[in-house]
Amino acid sequence: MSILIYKTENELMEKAIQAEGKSFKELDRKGRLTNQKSKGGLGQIIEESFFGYKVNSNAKPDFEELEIELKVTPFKVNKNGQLSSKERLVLNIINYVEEVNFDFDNSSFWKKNKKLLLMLYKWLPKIDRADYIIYKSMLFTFPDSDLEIIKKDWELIVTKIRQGKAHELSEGDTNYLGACTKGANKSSLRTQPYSDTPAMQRAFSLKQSYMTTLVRKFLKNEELVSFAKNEELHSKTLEEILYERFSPYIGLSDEEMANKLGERYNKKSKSFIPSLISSLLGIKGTRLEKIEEFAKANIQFKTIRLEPNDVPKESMSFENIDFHQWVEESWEESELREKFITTKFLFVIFQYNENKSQNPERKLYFKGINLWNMPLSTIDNEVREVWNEANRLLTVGLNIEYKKRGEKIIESNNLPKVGFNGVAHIRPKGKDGNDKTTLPNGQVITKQCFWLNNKYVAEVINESMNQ
DNA sequence: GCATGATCATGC
DNA sequence: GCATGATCATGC
Repeated sequence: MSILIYKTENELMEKAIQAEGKSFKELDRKGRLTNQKSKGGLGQIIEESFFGYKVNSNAKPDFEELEIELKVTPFKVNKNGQLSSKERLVLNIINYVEEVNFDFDNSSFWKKNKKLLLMLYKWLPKIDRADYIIYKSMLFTFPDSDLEIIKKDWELIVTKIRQGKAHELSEGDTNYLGACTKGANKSSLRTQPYSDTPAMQRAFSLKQSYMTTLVRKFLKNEELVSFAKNEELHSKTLEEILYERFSPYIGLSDEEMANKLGERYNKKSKSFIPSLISSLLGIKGTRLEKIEEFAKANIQFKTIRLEPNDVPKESMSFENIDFHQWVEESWEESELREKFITTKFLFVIFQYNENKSQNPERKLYFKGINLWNMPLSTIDNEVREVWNEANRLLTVGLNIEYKKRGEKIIESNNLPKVGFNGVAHIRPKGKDGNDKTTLPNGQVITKQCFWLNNKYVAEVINESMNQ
């Protein structure tokens, strides 16, 4: 059903702006807040009570004549005061069988989501959702450069369906437009056209990282710096542009790279490699968090230093583990799973020319980059096994032992070790012997963190280098 | 040489 | 003071 009372964008926006400052309780005229617990509930209140049209699951935009789709979505205030989108913005469900027959201009995504009327409300912890307040209503159209990236994202998603891999689609596969799973549980399965394997239902979505940049831009006027030129994006993917920018430096030592880029050679500085990266992207001095494409696509950089035998000496560490959180979450909603699903890693790969025992002053040479996200099957198998095993031990209690080694007391535990499954393990990471944490069952242990095995990282790198 | 635990250095 | 990235040290 279309709404003819809004004949122009201006009329619609005049109305939409009237919701600013109002709570959902004030706007709800149909008692949805009290009767229903469905997650789409807040959006439905706006549709029904505020704009006065019936909730539908139409393939056309909500305001059809204006080609505008309504989206009601939350943002939050972080501990440091920065704003973030609370969630990814879930758009229309992907019909695997049909989407492969379209080109981008005729795709279900583009037909429905060309223009978005975004109504941002502020999410607060432990507050009744009836009291959430609409902060800002705005009409959003995709900037040209974003649209180029989104087109390629859409094409990648469709290509994967055409390869019979709809069930392997992961949000990290793409940059701004994702294919996120959407369904109550594993029983929300759909058929796909080029494989007999049923695939979880998925929807097109704008990544949470993409939405966060919108929130910061429109509520705080925060601007980012982009490295890709509009013209380049017509013909190349973001990945291709990145590889192109880095390739002139392959084979140089880190010192030669710094010289060529006019950067100070200071390998001890934590910002040395980040400075090289922004310089070589043509935006010298920009902090990596302020790079538009990295922020929107949630691209996180990691330096890798390979030994002469092509394996990094050390495993790759991540954040400290909050075990209280681990035991409370289900795997499906766990922060660990979410992290690997939503993060793309930019591996900046160097290699030592000699072993340290041969020459302590050995040099480091730039070998290339790899833009990588963990395959969904690895996340849901090996990473999950580590998570499961840790959670099992947290329930039954860890074996924590103390042994004397010379003057020192060494603490050890039975959390999954590097030999556990070839992908990941858990290991201590404290700043000294007193850097402890308390487990949910009261046990006290040195702070632990999640690691990707050095050999697994080596496999990932070697695969990418041989492509 | 590898596995495992310990701890350093930097930056906010 | 703490998080994060990086690396060290010991024992098998």
